[in-house]
Amino acid sequence: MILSENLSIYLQIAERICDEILDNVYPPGERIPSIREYAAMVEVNANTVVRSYEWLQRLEIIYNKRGLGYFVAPDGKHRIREMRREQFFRDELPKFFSRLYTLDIDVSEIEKQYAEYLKKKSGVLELNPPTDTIV
Amino acid sequence: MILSENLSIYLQIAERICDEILDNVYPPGERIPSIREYAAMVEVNANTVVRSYEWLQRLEIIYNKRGLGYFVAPDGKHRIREMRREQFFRDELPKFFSRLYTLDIDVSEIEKQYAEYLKKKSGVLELNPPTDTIV
DNA sequence: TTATGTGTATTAGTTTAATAGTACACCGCA
DNA sequence: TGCGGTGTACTATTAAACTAATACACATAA
Repeated sequence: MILSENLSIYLQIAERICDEILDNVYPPGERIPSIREYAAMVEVNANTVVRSYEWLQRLEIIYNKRGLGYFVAPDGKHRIREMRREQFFRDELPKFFSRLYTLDIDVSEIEKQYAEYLKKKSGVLELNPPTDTIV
Repeated sequence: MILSENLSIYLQIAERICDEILDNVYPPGERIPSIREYAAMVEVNANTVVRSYEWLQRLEIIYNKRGLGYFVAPDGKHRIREMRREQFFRDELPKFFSRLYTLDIDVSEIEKQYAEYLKKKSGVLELNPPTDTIV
């Protein structure tokens, strides 16, 4: 049985950190929380966060300065976006199309609901503008 | 840390069986392979398939006849479709929209690619028509 | 220099899904 | 009746991820 890799905790944490980097919670070049800090934040063992950071370092999204901590790579945001874009078209979109087909859902319905989604989003954005447009 | 439930093997098998039921590999009212048979097919321990079948029985997609085996419920296909439809609009679509937004992908691009998807699909279907339209 | 906070490394323990193997009761059929 | 195929139940084991705790070298600042 070929089983789909289930997302382990350390990868879920890595995903979360990527989200935060995209949201400019941790801007490019700046330091992210220490392993122990982040472990406390997400209520997880430090060793688990170690794996998350090692993983993100391998992807060159963050890098390490000995004795100081981990920092967001200058092009970290770009790397994340490119990786996710690739993943989206390769993995997620085919699954999505398959769902549309077997459930017999019309694309116009999706289009319509996405318009509503954008509308709500813009409403929220007026109150909470993205931090990198404020700077 | 609130972790997303990763799909365990027995649930992946249940999903696979649902796919097969939708594809009329196991038509409504008919028998599905025995636990030991299916375990051998997917190369997995029998206990794992036991859990899959128990799960699908709880969802009233299959039912049991003592000493005989498991059978597809008369409205099994309908149940699967309804469940997946609900799951799609509740879980998958919001995630999909979020991806579209953060990756700045236009819906027209999706629409275009889906048209191609349907085109390929129809090509395949001419060679492999769905079994329930043959009957 | 010393103290404190970094990451790193190591060892041991816990948890849970999946595996392995066995035994048993029910059903249909010969 | 008995045989072979069902599901069911149970115990024990394995494997992998996560947890727990500790020790240590490096960097900064008091």
